[in-house]
Amino acid sequence: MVQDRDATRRGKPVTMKLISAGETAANTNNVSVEAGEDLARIGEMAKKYGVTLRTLRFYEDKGLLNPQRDGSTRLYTRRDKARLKLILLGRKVGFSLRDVKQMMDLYDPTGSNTKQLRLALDKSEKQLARLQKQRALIDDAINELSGSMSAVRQMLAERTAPQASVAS
Amino acid sequence: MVQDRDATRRGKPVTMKLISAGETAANTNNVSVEAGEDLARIGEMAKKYGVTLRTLRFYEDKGLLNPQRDGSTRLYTRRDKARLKLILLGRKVGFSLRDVKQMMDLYDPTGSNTKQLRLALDKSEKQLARLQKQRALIDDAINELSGSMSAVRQMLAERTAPQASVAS
DNA sequence: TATAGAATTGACGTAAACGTAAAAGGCGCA
DNA sequence: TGCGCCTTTTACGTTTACGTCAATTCTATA
Repeated sequence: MVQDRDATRRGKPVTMKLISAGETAANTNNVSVEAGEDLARIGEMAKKYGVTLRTLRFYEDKGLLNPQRDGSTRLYTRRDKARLKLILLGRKVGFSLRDVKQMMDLYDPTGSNTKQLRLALDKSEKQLARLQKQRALIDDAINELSGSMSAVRQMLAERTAPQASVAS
Repeated sequence: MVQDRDATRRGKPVTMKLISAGETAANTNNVSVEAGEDLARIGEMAKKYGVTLRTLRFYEDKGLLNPQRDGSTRLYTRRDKARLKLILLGRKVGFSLRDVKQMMDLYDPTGSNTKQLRLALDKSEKQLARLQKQRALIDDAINELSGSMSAVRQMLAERTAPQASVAS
């Protein structure tokens, strides 16, 4: 729907700009052109993943994202997108950004990532326990609250129609 | 157990001090001697209700408690205790201190407190809804996390014994 | 070329409920 | 009378994940 609006600026145009606005050298600072270039700027990223610009910059500030730059403009590759997805998943299940970073920092594309997976599993078990504890607390709260509400309703009823209910 | 330590200072002693250290006038500033005096100082209150001194002072600062004073020493009556119980209940079910205060401020010992009860009921309904939403979110998170954990375990298993599981 | 729309960095603000000194006064007890 | 414990006030610190300007620059489009 709304995406049609910037469809004219996606894909090719960005690349064109990268090349036409090139930093004298043909391709030295951009680590990879990624062949199937799916570079996105911050606004597109934000829309695509339902976060704010501030959030993306914040994540970068915390070392969770590392977009390329065209001059000062951030350009997010599909790797950044994958990382962002992980971040959002982590947040959803209640990890702190520190935890997420810690786990992501262990990622090594050339290895088996056994250590990373073990850490993730370890943290996940603890987080699962926390979540279950939280759920128990909430259930408690719901029960207590429901009880109080019944009592309050009782009191209100007694004040409204005191003649009949006082005796019983 | 530990309470034996200050048992020697409870009840009578406090009252004695109140009288002996009296502010010239016999009983003008202390609104009530409460006959069945159950005055407690901040330390006793804290122990009795499992909160810190800081917390009690903080609640007072926020207008949630209003202990009497013997000079500069706070003295909590049974009314303060009742109020504290309400505060703690409110916190347990997830109300903010502001909410709690708002509800308690409506209390009028001479009236029917219909308004107070209605407000409480209203806030409670909303809070109940919030709690249920939270529980849904947590359930979601638990499910997602459990799923991820299975996936991670899978990956670890494949890395540990790749010969058999790759084929299937 | 004028103007609106993105994007940048920097920096302070927010929310909630206290924690944590710091410095000082009072009290009972041995 | 000295020690130790309790209490008081004041006030800054903590935590997390951003929100909200502010001032500026770049770019694309009409």
